[in-house]
Amino acid sequence: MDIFSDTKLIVADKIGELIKEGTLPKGVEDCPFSVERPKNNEHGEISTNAALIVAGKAKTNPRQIASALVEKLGNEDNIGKLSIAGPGFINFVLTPDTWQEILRVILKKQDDYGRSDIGRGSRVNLEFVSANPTGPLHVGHARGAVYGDALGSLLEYSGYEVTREYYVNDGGAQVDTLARSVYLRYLEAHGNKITFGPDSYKGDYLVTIGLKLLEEYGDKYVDQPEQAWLAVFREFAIKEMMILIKEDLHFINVTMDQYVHEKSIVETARIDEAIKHLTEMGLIYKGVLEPPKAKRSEDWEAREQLLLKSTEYGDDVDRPIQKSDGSWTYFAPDIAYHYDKVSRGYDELINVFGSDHGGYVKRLTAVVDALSNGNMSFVIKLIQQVNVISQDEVLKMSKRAGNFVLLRDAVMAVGSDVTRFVMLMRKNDVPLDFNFEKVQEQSKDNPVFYVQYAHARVCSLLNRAHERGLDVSDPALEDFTREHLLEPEHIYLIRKLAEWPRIVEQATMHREPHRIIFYLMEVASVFHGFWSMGKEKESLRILQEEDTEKTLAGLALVRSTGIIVAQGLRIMGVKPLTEM
RNA sequence: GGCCUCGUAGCUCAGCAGGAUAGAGCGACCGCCUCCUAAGCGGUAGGCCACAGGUUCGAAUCCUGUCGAGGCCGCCA
Repeated sequence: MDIFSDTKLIVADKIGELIKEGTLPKGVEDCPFSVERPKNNEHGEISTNAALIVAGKAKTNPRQIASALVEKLGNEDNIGKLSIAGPGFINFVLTPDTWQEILRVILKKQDDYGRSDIGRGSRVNLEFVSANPTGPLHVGHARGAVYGDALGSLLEYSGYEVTREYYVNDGGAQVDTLARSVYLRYLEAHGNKITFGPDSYKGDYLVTIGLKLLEEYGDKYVDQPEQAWLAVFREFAIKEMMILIKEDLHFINVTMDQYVHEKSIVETARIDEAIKHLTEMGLIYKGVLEPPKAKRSEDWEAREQLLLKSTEYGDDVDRPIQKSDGSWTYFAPDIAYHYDKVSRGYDELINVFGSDHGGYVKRLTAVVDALSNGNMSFVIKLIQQVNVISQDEVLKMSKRAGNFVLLRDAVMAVGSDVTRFVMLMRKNDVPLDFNFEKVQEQSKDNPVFYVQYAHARVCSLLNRAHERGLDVSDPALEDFTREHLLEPEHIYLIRKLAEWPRIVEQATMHREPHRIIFYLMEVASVFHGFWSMGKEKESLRILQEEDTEKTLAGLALVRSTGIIVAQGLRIMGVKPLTEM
C-alpha cells in the first residue's frame, strides 16, 4: 500500500537471495538502506541506495552489487525499467499499471490510505497548552494548542492511542495573585476605587468575575481581611478562568481528554510519594547550591535546602525541591505530576512547552528517567514564539502591559481553520509570523486558500460530472480502464499522491505536523498545474464530451487527490472546503 | 559564565534517522483566459546551505570549535 516500503521489501528480498547464492556475504541483510522518490526526475520514479549501503558493509564495489540486484529485480512485474546511476544508485521506472493500482487502493481505502499501525497501539500522554489559569489564551498558547492537537491526531492516524492532557497550575502563588486581582475587581464592582499592585492581573476579563462575585456574596467580604476571602475567591476565579480557557480551546477546535489539577496532585499526597520514591533511590539530599551565574544575583544567599540529584541523570545542576522554610518549591509538584503520569502506565510521554520553558527540559527529563528507571520514552517539544504582524508591523506584546493578542481575537478575525493552518506552517522550533492581513487574502499568496482551492476544484469537477449523469461514486470510479491515465502528467500526479503514507510516517516519527502542511501544498501545486495543463493539452482535460471511460478514469485521479487533501486537512483539524 | 533552539536565494521558509546537479512561495522580469473556477498556470533571474576543521566512497544533514540571533539560568510558577 505504500509503494516505497513495498519496493523496499522487494529489494531486501533480492539482497537475501544474493546472500543465499553467496554473491553477498552474510550480515548485510539488515543494512539500513532507503527507497525514495529521487529529487531529480531523470533519476527515475523511485530510487534506492541499497547497493551503496550494502557495499559499505561488505567492502565491495557498489556498482557491482547494483548490477547483481538489477538482474534479480528484472523479473518483477511491477518494474518497467531499471538503471544504475552515479556511484551505484538503482533507479526504477514502474509500470503504469502499478501506478494505476495505487489509485484503486486510494479509492478503496478512502481516508485510511495513509493510516498505519506504526504506533502499535502505544499509549501516549500528550500534554499541551497547560497555560496558567489566570487569564484567556493568547496567540502563543494557540500555537501550542494547535500543534499539540494536530500532533495528537497524527499519532492516532498512525496507530497510537493518545490522551490529550492539560495540566492546570492551580496550586502556586500565581493563583493567589489572581485571587487578589479579582478581589480588587470585586471591590470595584461594589463601587470602590481601586489601585493595582505591581503584580496584579490587570486585564478587563476580570471585571466580569468581580461582578459575579458581588452577585454571589454581596458585600460580605468588602471589609474582610485577606484570610477571610482568599481561598474562596481563588477557587471561584480558577473555575471561571478554566471556563474561559475551555471556551478559547473550543474556538480553535481543540478538545482535551482530561484536565489534571496541580491541586489534586498536592492533595493526594503524590508529592510525598514521589519524593519518598526518589529518596529510596538515593537521589534526595540536603545541600547548598552554587550561586546562580545570572546577572542579578546580589541578593543571593547560600542556604541549605533539600535537593534532587538531577545531575545524575544529565542535568546541569541539582535542583531545589524544598525551600528553607520547609515548603515545596514549584519543582516539587512538577516531579509529583510526572511521577503520576509515569505511574499511569503510558508507553510514552510528550510535553509541549513554550520555548521559554526550555530550561526545564533537562531537569524534567532527569525526573522521568529516574522515576521510570529509564524505561519511559519522554519527549519535550518546544514551541517558538508567534510574531503577530498587522499593517506590516510586528505588534509588541508584553506580559506586564498585558497587551497580548488573544487567541479569540485571532480566531474571530480569520477563523479557526485559517488560524490552525497558519500555526502549523512552521516547524515547532522556529518563530512564526502571523500576518493578520495576509492570512485573510484569497489568493495563491495565501497557502490556506491555495490548498482549499485545490480541494474545491476537485469537488467542482465531480459535481459537473454528476450533473452530466455520470456515476461518480467511488466504487464506480475504481473500475476505470487501464488504457487511460497513461500520460506523464497523470503519472506525475499519482506519484505525488503515492507519497502520502510515507509523509504521514515521517511526520509521525519526527512528531512534526508541519510536514503534512507542506505536503498538502505540494499536492495542491501539482494538481493546479495538472489542471492548467488541460487548457493546453485537450487529452489531459478531465471531462471529455465524447469519452465516458476516459472521463471516469480522470475522475478517479481527481477524486483520489481530493481524498488525500481532505484527509490531510482533517488531521490538521482544518475543514476541507467543497466550494469557494 | 553555563545550558537550549536557531543561522539555507533580496524576503519568508522547506529539506537534515548522510546520498546524485540544494527546493518552494513572495518580490523582480517575460508569457498564458473562444475551452472543467486565471482565487489558477508556465518560464527567466537569483546560493562559498554563517565560518573553520573532522568522520565518510559521499555532509546543508552527523561530530568539534568559532561567530551571530533568540530563549532560559531566583527559596517566581
